[in-house]
Amino acid sequence: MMPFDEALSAIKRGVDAILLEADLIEKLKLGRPLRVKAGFDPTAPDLHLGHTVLINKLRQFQLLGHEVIFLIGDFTGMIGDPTGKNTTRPPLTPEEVQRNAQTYQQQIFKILDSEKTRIVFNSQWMGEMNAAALIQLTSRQTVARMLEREDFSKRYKSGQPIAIHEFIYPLIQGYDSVALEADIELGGTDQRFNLLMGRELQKIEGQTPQTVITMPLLVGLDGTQKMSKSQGNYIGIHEPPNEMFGKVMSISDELMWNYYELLSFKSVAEIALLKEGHPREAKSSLASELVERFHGLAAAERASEEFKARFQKGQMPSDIQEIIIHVGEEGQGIANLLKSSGLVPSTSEALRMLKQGAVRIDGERITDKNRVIKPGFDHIYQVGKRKFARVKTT
RNA sequence: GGAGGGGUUCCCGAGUGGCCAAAGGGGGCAGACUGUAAAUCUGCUGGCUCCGCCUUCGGAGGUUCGAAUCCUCCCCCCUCCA
Repeated sequence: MMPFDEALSAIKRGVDAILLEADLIEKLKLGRPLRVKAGFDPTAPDLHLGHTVLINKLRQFQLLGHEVIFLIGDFTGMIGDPTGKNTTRPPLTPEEVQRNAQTYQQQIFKILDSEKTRIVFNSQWMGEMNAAALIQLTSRQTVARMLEREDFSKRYKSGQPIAIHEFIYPLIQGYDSVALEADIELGGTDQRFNLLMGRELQKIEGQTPQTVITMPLLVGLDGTQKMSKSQGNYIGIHEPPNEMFGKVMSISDELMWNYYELLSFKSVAEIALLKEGHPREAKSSLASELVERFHGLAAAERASEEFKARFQKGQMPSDIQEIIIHVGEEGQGIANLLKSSGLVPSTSEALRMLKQGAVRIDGERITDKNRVIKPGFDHIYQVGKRKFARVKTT
């Protein structure tokens, strides 16, 4: 094992808060593997980089020799963590949960060591709990305490409804820590209240309260909102290498350093060195690291070369899709052809693109919207910087 | 059970009889520039057989030469009182 100080600073890297740090130090000094728990919603099997911030931190604990518990909240998933947005969510069937869990495993084991990760479902203990026990659990906390949660208090003050079952969610999440006798629980900053609930319930049960570590929420591609699927500002870890590489290259320089801190496995010293150099190189290096993590070294190298060829040298991509379109004797107008090739969603859009000078055939800009493409024409069409297709007309 | 407020184009949000395919912002897309799909600036952002036509403003009817805007019924959301 690493020297104590080194281990502690590794744990502290990138975190938002440790509650309480003194507790953590004490636990680390015990010298035994600690139980580190993090919960995940079973509804989102397609992980994106935002989710991996937490998983990266779990990995760090794993590297330090601790026991990682990956909790799938299949029971809590039926409630849905109250966010005040959409409370109604169709409950998942056990089969769906199982399938999602499988997907999770495939994805997280690109980061975590499968041998050393314990996967548990909270339905294991919550499914058994009867009404009396649940009521017993609810008696552990007060309405006033619940209203301290920012989301609840905001809604309460502004007169937004709060359903009673929403109060149960934090209680169950906290109870999970009791059931697992967790030493440490990780979560996003938005989870703080729920995580602390675990501490309180453990105390009541006579357990040593878990240390809570919150991780910052990763900002999405837009640079402002948190990364989420519904915002469409995410990089999915299953995305093809070129896509992933390009998306990383599209983040702002400013955001890049935040990504370095939360996503890179590079040492602090290495990152400091990158800051000295050209931002483009640093970004490219980050993109490579991430693509390699999820797709392997070879794919990362290919993606990097492809990107350079495409955008630095302005070459055509290597994997252009081929499409055959029947245009009839008379041929077809350029706008219609672009639409039927799928390069644009509508002829109106095609006309806009033509007007804006975004359309090229074999690299030559086309602005004439009246251009007619005859049968037997076989060329590469481009719309904007990223959309290409080789279209043959018959 | 009673009183009131509201449902607008991808999102937020103006618009209360014609000048509305509908302000403004966000997002997205495109062009220029560049260090990159950074930053910045500019433009575009319902569809079509595109200098014209067609379909949009919770749903269905109605008034009118003409409705997102007025009337009727219905659906949904929210607040307050009980």
